[in-house]
Amino acid sequence: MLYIHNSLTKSKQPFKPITPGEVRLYVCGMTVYDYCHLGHARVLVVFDGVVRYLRRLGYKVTYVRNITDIDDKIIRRAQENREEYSALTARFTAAMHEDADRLGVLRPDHEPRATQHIGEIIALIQKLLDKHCAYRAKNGDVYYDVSRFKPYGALSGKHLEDLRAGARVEVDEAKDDPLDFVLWKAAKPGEPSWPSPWGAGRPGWHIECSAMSMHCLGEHFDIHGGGLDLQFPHHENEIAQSQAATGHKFVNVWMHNGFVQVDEEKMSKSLGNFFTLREVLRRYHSEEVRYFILSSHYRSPLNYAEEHLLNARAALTRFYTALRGLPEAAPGEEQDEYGARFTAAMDDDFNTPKALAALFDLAHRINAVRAQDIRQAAQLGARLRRLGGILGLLQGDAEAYLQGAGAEGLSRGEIERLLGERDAARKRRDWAESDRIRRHLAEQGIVIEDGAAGTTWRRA
RNA sequence: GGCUAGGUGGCAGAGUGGUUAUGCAGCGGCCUGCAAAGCCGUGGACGCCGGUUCGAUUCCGACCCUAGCCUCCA
Repeated sequence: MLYIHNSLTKSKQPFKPITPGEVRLYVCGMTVYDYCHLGHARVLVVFDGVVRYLRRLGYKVTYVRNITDIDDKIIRRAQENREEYSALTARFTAAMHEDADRLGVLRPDHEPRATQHIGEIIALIQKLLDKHCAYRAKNGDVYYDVSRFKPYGALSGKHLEDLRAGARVEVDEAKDDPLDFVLWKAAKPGEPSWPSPWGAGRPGWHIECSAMSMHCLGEHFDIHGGGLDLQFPHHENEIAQSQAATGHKFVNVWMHNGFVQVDEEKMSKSLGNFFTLREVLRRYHSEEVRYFILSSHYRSPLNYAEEHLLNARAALTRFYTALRGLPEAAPGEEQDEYGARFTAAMDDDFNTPKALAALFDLAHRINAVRAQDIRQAAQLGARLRRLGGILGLLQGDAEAYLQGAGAEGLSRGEIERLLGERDAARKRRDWAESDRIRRHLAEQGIVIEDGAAGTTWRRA
């Protein structure tokens, strides 16, 4: 039985889909005006894991992840660049796809863009106006009237009075209440805009997610996810808009992943302490980045440090070392001790660190058994790959991973040649020469290992 | 100030009312020409103070500290 922590109830609950056997999942995606950073990578990887695991459990999953391709920052950045906003968003949408693909993140089933759903957005705003849950302000904007939605604050545990008391922004005089938020923004000269019953303008950020998620998944769906920073106000506002419009429950389970931090501080664009994904991927294998993300629970903070990426590299080296040189085999029965532990961990709110511990024990078992029984080792190896695949890990060729990077300067042929020379030296018991070559290779980041079947090498 | 989540061994990171997490690093051993990898063994922990309990890192309370949200943000 799968248990998921629901931000709405602040507790783990047994997961029951609305339609048996099917799961409808929506995750807030990127605003495409810049490259993805590690924080975005975390959302991508975490929910990729969720989708993969739900599918493994046999659910038919419809996964929707939107793209916000119109907003203030996009407009400002496009003006700075002196380019069309659509050229800017096309560029960074492509970059995001490139990054996500490199991380081995499965494409969502639907990837709606705000600018392609203006019709639905306008219809939803009209519905809210008709129900007197929204109003047109003097400045031409349309706002949501927060006071009309009683349960406002339920998701984030906030109370309207507290929010008003703690308000730290200067009040916008167009709003009836400082907590009201914009649904439709009247266009200023030169800004991209779409016609609407309230004049030319563009949608507010919150309403697009309500419109697109309901368009793709219906008015009531199973899981809505995103980064913890979206809980308030974004998701709170989505609930208010959607439930006010439909008159019934919007989403059953809200999932929020924790932040990526740098030096115990949130990584964010505004703080400027971010690492772009592509920058990190230049120095680390994508699988190492994925492992790093999965090595802590999705709701915990994840501190970025070089040391932790190196730790991920060591962990994967251990896995692939266990997998290396095993003959092909079928994975055998699914629910052995390791599969059961893996599943139990994942069933407990996607406890990936615990699931990984089971995989390490499996790797250990392979090593313990391989000398006496290579067939059993091979079967366990196939099992390890199968289970790792649920997390999007261990799908690569072991040799390719172990010899992959880190061997700059020396070509494969050159390494082979040196190994041949060393082998000859060893045959004539010239240990000084043999060790000289080994030291030389070590300086280039190559580790060599003399085994019964011959000498193998890998990067350090 | 309001609200939320945390504080676990050298590092990372799970978990539990009494029994080995796991990975990296350390130490001893096996193997090896020497190494590496692997295997066997091993040291080391639960922020602070009270309380409940036969027994608390695990439950309760206070305190200290950290991060986050309350403003765009994954």
